[in-house]
Amino acid sequence: MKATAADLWGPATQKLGRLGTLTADDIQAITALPMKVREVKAGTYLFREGDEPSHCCVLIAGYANRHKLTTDGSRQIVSIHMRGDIIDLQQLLLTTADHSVQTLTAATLGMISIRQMKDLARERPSVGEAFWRDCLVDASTFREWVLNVGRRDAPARIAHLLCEFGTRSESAGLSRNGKFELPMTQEQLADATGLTPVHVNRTLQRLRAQGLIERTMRSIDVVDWDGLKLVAGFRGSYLHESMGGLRNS
Amino acid sequence: MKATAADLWGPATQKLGRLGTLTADDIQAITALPMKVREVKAGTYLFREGDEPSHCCVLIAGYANRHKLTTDGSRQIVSIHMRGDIIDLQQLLLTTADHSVQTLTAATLGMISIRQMKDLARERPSVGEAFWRDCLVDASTFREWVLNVGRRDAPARIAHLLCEFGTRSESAGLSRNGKFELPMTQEQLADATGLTPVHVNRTLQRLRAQGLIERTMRSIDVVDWDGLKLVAGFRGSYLHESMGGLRNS
DNA sequence: CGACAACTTGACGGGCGTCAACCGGAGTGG
DNA sequence: CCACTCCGGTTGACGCCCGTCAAGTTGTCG
Repeated sequence: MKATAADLWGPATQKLGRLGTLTADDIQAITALPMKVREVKAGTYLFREGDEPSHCCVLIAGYANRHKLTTDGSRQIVSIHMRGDIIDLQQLLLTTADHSVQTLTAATLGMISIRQMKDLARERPSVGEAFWRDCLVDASTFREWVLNVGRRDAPARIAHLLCEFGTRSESAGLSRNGKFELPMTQEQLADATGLTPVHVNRTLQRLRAQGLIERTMRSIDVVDWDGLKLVAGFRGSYLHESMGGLRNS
Repeated sequence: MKATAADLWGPATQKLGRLGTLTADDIQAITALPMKVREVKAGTYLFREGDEPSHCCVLIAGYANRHKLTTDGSRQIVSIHMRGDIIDLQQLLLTTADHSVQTLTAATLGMISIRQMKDLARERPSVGEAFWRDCLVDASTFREWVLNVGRRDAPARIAHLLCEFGTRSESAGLSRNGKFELPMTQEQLADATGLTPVHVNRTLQRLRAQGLIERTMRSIDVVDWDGLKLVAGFRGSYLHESMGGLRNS
């Protein structure tokens, strides 16, 4: 049985819907957009800093990250994405990409023409606002990441990353009782937290020794969710997930 | 002689115009929005994390910063704002503020009803897009800040902050031959770079000793702009200032 | 079973934080 | 006009968190 457009769009429209008020017609209009499905391997670049992409991607399955490089070549991951995320909605209005996007795992992507997304956003203001809002939540997350790498020590940084990832996995329906995939190497965790792989290794061990997490290769089992939040100083409001955090009318 | 609405809006509409295609009518419509002008002292909070502001602010004169706090009370500044910036456009779509905004200097603010801004954005798609685009440039800047605090050492972090500030001051017409105001204490510089005041002090001295900058109280004189950019690893493209970096149609 | 990537561990060093004292200018009040 | 205060800047001593380097070990996939 072949997946329908609605199936493929499901997680994404669900997420957009959570963020605001989309009518059935709006969702219908979104899923009607021509989409080319593409399967890619882990480590594939969707685009790189300096590119001018003509399509944006719905992440249908798998994980991806956005990152930037310093002039002397060290890498900083600035966000991690999972099923249902529309990556680089911002390219609707900014031509040149200021960062790169790369898959962390094998992934299924839905490629949609930026022009058509943009036309739709203009045609249906409520869809445009949903897109805009999605960008705003991204921006809020970047702010939290500035705080994370700027002002928290290594255990708190990693714990915070795990809390965010767990919370978002939960919302995306990718988590079961505190257990979720974390398909990142320790080197990638290091690039996401502004640390080194060696120190990430030691810090993860410490978190495990404290009875906060269990790690079985690429998946994380949060044993003590409250304890982890405490170490992280995690308050999830910056994710703007609940309706209470959103302006609806 | 009293300043007209167009005068007060000048720097802001200029900036929005740089970012896209606004017609004279659009600008007319923006400046026609009812605006309450307010003079405030340095250190005034425009709103705090958790607030649900009903107005957003055009910064007509002066400087401000956005910041977040960790649960144990340390502060991270996530952006700095100057004349012409519309602060917290994002509150058009996100009700609850996820950070605080505080003035760095005495400032003149134009307060505009969020509801009216939002109605205007819906009425005039090109205005809505200009607002959206402005938010996207903010987001791009946050990404660069994640990189800055995550992957650069102290001299590079501070140099980068200076490069960004200088570039934006220039665009806002606040700079004259490499010299611009930097109305921040060393403690605030520390909060913006994820360092401590003591280390900021030493690092500034080092940059001065290298002949890159001169500092006279609250203003910075960049002596060797290229040298500073080199230390910072600064490439300004993330600011999306030139039309080349923008999608126009 | 071999090759390669990812993870692990130890030793060592340095950049930056911490603590604490002191300086200097601006505002304030007597 | 000068003492007082306060805030911001400056300097030194010291220590720790985290980076660096390098050598294993484990896991994975042909």
